[in-house]
Amino acid sequence: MEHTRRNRIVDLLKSKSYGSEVLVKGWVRTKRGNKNINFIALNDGSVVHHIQVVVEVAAYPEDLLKLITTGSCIAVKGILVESVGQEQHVEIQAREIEVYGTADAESYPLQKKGHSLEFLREIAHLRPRTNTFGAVLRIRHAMAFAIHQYFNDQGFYYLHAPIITGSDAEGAGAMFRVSTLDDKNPPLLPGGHVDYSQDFFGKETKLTVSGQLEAELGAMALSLVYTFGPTFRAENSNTPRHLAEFWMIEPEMAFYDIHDDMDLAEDFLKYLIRYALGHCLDDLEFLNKMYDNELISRLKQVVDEKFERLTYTEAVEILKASGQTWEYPVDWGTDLQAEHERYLVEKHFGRPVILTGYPKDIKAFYMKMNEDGKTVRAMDVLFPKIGEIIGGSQREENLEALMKRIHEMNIPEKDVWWYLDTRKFGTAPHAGFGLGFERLILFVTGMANIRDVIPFPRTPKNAEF
RNA sequence: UCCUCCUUAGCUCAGUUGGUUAGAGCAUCUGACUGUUAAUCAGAGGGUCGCUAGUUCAAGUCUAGCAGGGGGAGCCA
Repeated sequence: MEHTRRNRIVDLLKSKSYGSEVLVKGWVRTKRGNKNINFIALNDGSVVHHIQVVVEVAAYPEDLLKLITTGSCIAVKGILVESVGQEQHVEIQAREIEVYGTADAESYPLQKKGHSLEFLREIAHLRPRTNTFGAVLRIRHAMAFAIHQYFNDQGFYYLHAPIITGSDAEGAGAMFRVSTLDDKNPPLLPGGHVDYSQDFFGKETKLTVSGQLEAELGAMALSLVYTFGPTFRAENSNTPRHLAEFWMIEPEMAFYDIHDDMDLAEDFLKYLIRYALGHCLDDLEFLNKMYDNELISRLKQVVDEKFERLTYTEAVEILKASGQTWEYPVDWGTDLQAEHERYLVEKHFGRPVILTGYPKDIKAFYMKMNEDGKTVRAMDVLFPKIGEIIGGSQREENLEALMKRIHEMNIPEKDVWWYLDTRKFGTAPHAGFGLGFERLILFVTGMANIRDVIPFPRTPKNAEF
């Protein structure tokens, strides 16, 4: 086949250039027909829909057509024509067919019938070829792009926080060690502990659990920054909402207080969901039909409604007055459980909720204390079905107040001297938040398990592919 | 990590109070069919019942351990 530019199927399905010659390349989903005519459903990943290729059997060698099975990869040159069938507007009358790669029908695991998501996780190397994962991966891309678009439009700068870190200052969870020492015979200190001064970085290093502290350093110079990168937590979490390797977006804004922080979080989430509705409707309609009939209406509702804002203290009062029986009792000073958050979002308010003013003892050291001396300027955005999708706060910018919290919480000063320097030199009020990227994708796609919204999930006991 | 459920053909699942050769749909293969829409119709092949022990005359079925997976919870994003 001569070298010609490939037409994307997404473009051809919208085209009205009947009679023109086109070239498509993609993977066969089904082939059906009789001894005179064959129909091939071809997909190239550019859109959830397939294009129908019509083949006059007599015009091709039998051996060639035999190779075209579900999963095989082919190139087709032909004429774009108006379809006489009911299910599609256009189709391609094949003139020339080349088989790039066969797929043995006996052993190719994907069939034209649907598969369970659990089975597809076991063949994650092939699942991008399904309608479901095509849709999820296109939406995931669109959301990543929209995040950069939003922040760029708002005057933020993309700051690349390090992935390898020498400090565990945020205490966000167990960490993975990064080392080049000989694992069979590491250098030891007299006490028997491993001597990390001989390791690659001259100290013990880990994979990051958060880019926030580095983002704060950036905000103290560029005013508005955000990070967007992989994050690693070595927690033994086995739930449909946790990954050991996930992606997180962490904006950090100088001169923002907690209210500015909430305004940004709400506007940001609504922008992203609006973007999905505007750019990914084909994929959303597919997911709405196959997995979650309320997906699109729920997305539209979130875009249209104002998020409910209230304090932790008010939330505790509502929960206590609810008359519900809880597995975990509601008591001022303890963290809210999943059942409490779900009640507020799904039953009491029926819309996204932003909670603020949490007790200081259940939140991180860097959060700014309120005047009451008991609560901090934290904010959590709670979404239906997902729970906490965003966690953020106004940061403590006063050096003495921050030092007091660091001592109270036994954080080694030598690990965070650089962080403290920002409060020593030209400190400024500032705030920020973290958005779990996969949790956003869960909400936007309506998928139920976080392992199905990332190409190759890493979870306890699973690092295949 | 805790609680709970599950593991039978390539996939999704039946399988009765323990009892001969373990079934179905789809997929695959063969054939039929002049435009199909997850095509249809006919036929065929396909199983170490997750693994290991145990109870029993007899285990897919009962018991225990292990492995893998789902759901809920905790940790969190």
